[in-house]
Parts: sequence; structure tokens; C-alpha cells
Amino acid sequence: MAKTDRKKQIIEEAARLFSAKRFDEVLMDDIAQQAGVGKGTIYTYFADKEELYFAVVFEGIRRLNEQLQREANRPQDPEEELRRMVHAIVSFFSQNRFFFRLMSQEDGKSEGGKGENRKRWRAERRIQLAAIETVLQNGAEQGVFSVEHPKVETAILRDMVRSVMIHAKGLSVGAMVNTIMRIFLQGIRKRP
Amino acid sequence: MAKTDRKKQIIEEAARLFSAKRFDEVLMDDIAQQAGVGKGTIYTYFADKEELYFAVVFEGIRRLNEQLQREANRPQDPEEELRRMVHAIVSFFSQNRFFFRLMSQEDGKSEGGKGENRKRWRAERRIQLAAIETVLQNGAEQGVFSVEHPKVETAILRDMVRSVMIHAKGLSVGAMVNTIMRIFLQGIRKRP
DNA sequence: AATCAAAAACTGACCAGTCAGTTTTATTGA
DNA sequence: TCAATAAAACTGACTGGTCAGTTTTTGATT
Repeated sequence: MAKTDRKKQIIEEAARLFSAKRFDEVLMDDIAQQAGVGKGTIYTYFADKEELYFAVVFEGIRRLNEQLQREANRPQDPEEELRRMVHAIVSFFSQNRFFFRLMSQEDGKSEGGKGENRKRWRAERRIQLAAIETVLQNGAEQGVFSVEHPKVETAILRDMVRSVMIHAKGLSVGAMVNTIMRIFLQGIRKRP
Repeated sequence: MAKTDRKKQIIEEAARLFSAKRFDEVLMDDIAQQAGVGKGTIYTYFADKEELYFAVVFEGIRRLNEQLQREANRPQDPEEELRRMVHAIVSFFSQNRFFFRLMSQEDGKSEGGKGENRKRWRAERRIQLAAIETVLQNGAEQGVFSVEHPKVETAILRDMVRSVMIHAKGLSVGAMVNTIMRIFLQGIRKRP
């Protein structure tokens, strides 16, 4: 097995475990066993448990960004662009449930030792939110959207993905996106 | 100090710590010190660390339910009732940031020993969601709301509170509620 | 034979949980 | 009212198990 594959394999299994159990409930021995590698081998790739944990998180972010990039940045009307971004996020998470569970964890927890990683985590999130916010702002400037607190509306939209992923597991990706977009754009009030 | 006060004090400090750090980063010694009691004392009130943790969670839920009860159940038009419920939740969390952080954590993590508590946690959540859902359903029957997937819309609304609490710390409770209700009811699309 | 990694054995820091001893509160009776 | 005694609550030094991380051994591959 190639070196890269082995590293990837470890990250994959670690993601699975970390997404299902508390940090302290996941043993390095478990990860090693699940990944089919020796425990020592993990330490050739990652300095310690915490670094592995964050490697998993950042791998998830990296993959999502990749997919977002692929979808965004082609100029089009804001509504359509928004829909595309939401679609990218939803479909990514549909195919990466482990990363989803892991990444939808709270980012608070600022205290405690290795602060650098949490800082970077927050920074990465901020970048993603900024991408959505830009589209919202564009729409506002074009008079298509009515935006009062851009950052808040942005966060709400992003978190709607989370809600739907958790509470509408049965729906198809398309249906999820539609539900999100319908509410975000029109709300739920019935119109004559 | 009365018995109840001491127990409350322990829960309060535990909430503060558990909301700021990972389970394994919070030491029983810390909690004892912060609460101003001996470590052993904690164990006269709680069987173990996990039980204390869940006692904190359930205390938060209990208090929120209390506030919700106070606000809900007086028959009125659905929009107003919804607004009242959202207001109750937002204002509760504004005054209980620690519980908020703790309770807005993922509920996944189904694996691992003490499954009973996690089960109960999910059950409590379901009850709260059901309360909101009822209002939504009523609105739909009265032709005021357009609801496609009641459970999903319910979850979205509840999670909007979470988003706003995290990303709009500056706003007043009233402004938060307005933002949530505006989007949930009308969406962000500009209308002529 | 030399490299690389799995497996296994090991080490020790760490911390949840305990319990013997102490302090506080409740109860009795003179 | 005030000892005297019992009961209950509290304390924190101590302990034993656990598990991250290290080292050693075994086995496979080239």
C-alpha cells in the first residue's frame, strides 16, 4: 500500500470513529485496528491524537472547499448561484456523513492546550461563510435580496443545511436543496 | 449552605466548564475547585462524571421547558404563537449561554456505554420539537402557513435560533427574534 | 541484507473514583 | 438551655486502572 493511501486510510477510519464517539472514547488502538495498521504507524504520520483529530477535520474542510470551488464563481444570477452553492454543500455532506457529523460540531471550546488548530478551524469556516456572504451581498446590490444582517443571514443559510441533513435524512439531495431554498427565499408564510 | 444550593452550584460550574472544554479536558478536580467543594462531595450528588454531565444537560432542558411552558399554550394566531415560542427560547439562551453551548452540541454520538442518557436527551428534544411542530401544523390547517415537511421546517426554525445566537451576539433579544421570524416567515427574496 | 511496517510488549503520566478522618448539623435528655 | 451523642455531609490524599505514546520484536518485501 502506498504511503498516501495509508495516510488516507487512517484519516478515513479516524473520521468514522471520531464522528460516532467522544474524543476520549476513541482509542488510538481502535483507530489502528480499524485502519488495519499498527498503532506505531499512526505516529509516523501524526504527532499525536489531537493532531490526527484535526487532520481529519481539515481534510473534510479541504474536500468541501474543493467541491464548492468547482461549483461557484461562474457569474450568474444570485439566486441560481446560491442554489448551486447549497447544492454543493448538501451533496458533499450526503456523500461524507462522517465528515459532516464531525464538522457540524460546535466550534466554541476555545480553551485548552492546542489553540492553533481551533483557530485555524474557525478561520476556515470564516472563509466559507464569506463566500456565501458575497453572493448575498451581490443579490442585495442587484435589488434581488433583502439583507439586513449579512453575516447572520449567511450563517442561517449554512446552518439550514445542517438542520436538513440531520432531520431530513430520507429526502434526496434535490429535495433537500429545494426545501432549504424555498424557506430561505420565500419563507413559510402562505401567500394569496 | 443548603443541600440544594450546593448541588445547584456544582451543576452551574460544571455547565460553565463543560461548555468551554471537551469532556476529557474537564477534570473533576477543576469542577470541585470552581464550585468550592471537595471532590468527594461531588460524588455524594452524582454517581460519576458522566452522570454529572447529563445532569447538567437535563437541568438546562428543564429550565428551558419551564420558560417555554410559561409562554406557550395560550391559544392565539399561529404567527404570534410561533413568535412567542422563539422569543422564549432566545431569551432563555441569552441568559444561559453555558447551557446553550452545551445543548447545541451534536446529539449523534450514539455509541458508547451509558446509552440511556443519550436516549433520554433525544427524547427530550423530540418533545420540544413537537411543541413547535404543533403550531406549524395548526397554521397550515388554518391556511396561514405553507408547510411541506413539518418536522424539517420545525428543525430549521429551532436551529435558526442556534445560528442567530452564535452569529449575532451583538443583537438584542428582540432583534434576534425579528431576524429569525422575518426570514422564516417571508424569506429573503425582495418583493415589489 | 536492508528496509519498512505490523504486532506486541512496555512505560508512566494522568485522573476518576474511593474512603478514613474531620466538620457540621440534627437529635436527645437532663 | 446546653451538653452529649448520633447522623449526615464534607474533605483531599491516595490508589488503581487506563491509555497515549514508545520501544522492541517479528515478519514480509525487494
